[in-house]
Amino acid sequence: MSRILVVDDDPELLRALSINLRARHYDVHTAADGSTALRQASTAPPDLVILDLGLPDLDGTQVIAGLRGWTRVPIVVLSAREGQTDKVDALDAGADDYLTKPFGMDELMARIRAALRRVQPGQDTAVVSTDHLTIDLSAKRITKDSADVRLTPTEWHLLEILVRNPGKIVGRKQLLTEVWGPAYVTETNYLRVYIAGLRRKLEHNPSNPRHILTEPGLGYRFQP
Amino acid sequence: MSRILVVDDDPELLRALSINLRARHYDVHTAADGSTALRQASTAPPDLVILDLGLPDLDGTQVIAGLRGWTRVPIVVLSAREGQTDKVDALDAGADDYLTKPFGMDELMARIRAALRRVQPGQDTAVVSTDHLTIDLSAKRITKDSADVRLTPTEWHLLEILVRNPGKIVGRKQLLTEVWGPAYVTETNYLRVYIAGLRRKLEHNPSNPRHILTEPGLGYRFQP
DNA sequence: TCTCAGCGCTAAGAAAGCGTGAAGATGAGG
DNA sequence: CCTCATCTTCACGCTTTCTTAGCGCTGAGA
Repeated sequence: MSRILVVDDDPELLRALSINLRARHYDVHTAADGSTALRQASTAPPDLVILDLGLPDLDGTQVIAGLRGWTRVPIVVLSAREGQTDKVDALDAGADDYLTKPFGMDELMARIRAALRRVQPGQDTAVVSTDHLTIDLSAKRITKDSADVRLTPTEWHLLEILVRNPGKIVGRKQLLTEVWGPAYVTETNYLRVYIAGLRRKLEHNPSNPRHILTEPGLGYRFQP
Repeated sequence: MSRILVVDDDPELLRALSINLRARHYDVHTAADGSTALRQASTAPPDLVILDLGLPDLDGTQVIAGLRGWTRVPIVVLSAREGQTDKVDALDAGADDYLTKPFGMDELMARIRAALRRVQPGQDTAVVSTDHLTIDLSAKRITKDSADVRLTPTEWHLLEILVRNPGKIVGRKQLLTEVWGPAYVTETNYLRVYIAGLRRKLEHNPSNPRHILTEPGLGYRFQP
């Protein structure tokens, strides 16, 4: 579970934050001033820092700079100050997010989740269809039984639409207009030809497809 | 220069954002509805997306989900809705930041800088090396079999884009617009000529390339 | 049983894309 | 003004991809 360092000189807010974070199973550590925060962060590096501006000893941007000197840990800043320049200064100093007090606890938690999500081990968003097939939409690469499969541009275009709507039926009309253009809505033959090509390249048994399924009279569906 | 996709159905706000972003030397592209945005993002992947909720065709979270299906590009959401649940929903759907209208332009720019800063290549991938080939992107130096190779500026530009996306297919359109400009998207000749030059200089067997690969109809790919 | 619409599949000509060599155009530096 | 590296443009042969037509299968309804 993620380790979060909360830096605040207000004991009450510190307590409220700790309780809420622990309730969501975060590993919470606290510091009441800037120098303690920097020392603690260096001895036990956290996965995220919640930093209240207006600490007794150091200026907020100093704390941010002190952290940014050696780590890229996400920093979420809390502040009572509304001014735009305060926000801009903090963000440009290296903060990742800035909330103005009073803030909603739900929003803070969502922003923490968003910040933590970014540093998660970068799973490459490859859509993996159960058995021996991997489809990487951003790299435009497909592997079947750990061997690369080459698709033509039109085949890609078609497959892309299907894969972006996993499990959902995509209508013939939609497929034809998106791939060939609105003038081709009646050329259902094109679909048959290219679906056949995709099945031949991607399915183990093209005549009994498991992933590229026909919905008679409606269209086609990609089943992960 | 970072490419930013602005998605908004309000022409006035779209214009204001474009002007401000262009003034800061961002490469701005726009879309007025969700489906256009998704299509544009897939053909020319942006470095950041500014997304106004309340589009005419798709729900905001649908657009976010559509992007998150295949990319981790930072998404900054704009919305007129103040409610916490709206923020939480958008952030949990995969957004990186959420601003409530009316917002300050300076703050938005600072948040964009913060979001872009996070995904900047952390100077760690400056050197790419394969078996007999070393490419130092920051020093602009290439060694093949421990002998220096000289590239022309255009060749560098092209190679740089390919190497910065190792293993990924980079579309013809993207290469042409980034190297020669948007007016040259049809000049596929240029690509062929310069790819041939790169292969002649970098590959051991230019007619059977191992690193600079052609993906017919789609584009080219650098294989480390 | 017959008809017919929808689907799977194949094949061949047309069109587009690719690699290559080479010839002008351009522009910076001497 | 000349030289040289670089960029643009073109033409040719070759390969891949797209389009189109045709044939067979199946299941529903008359």
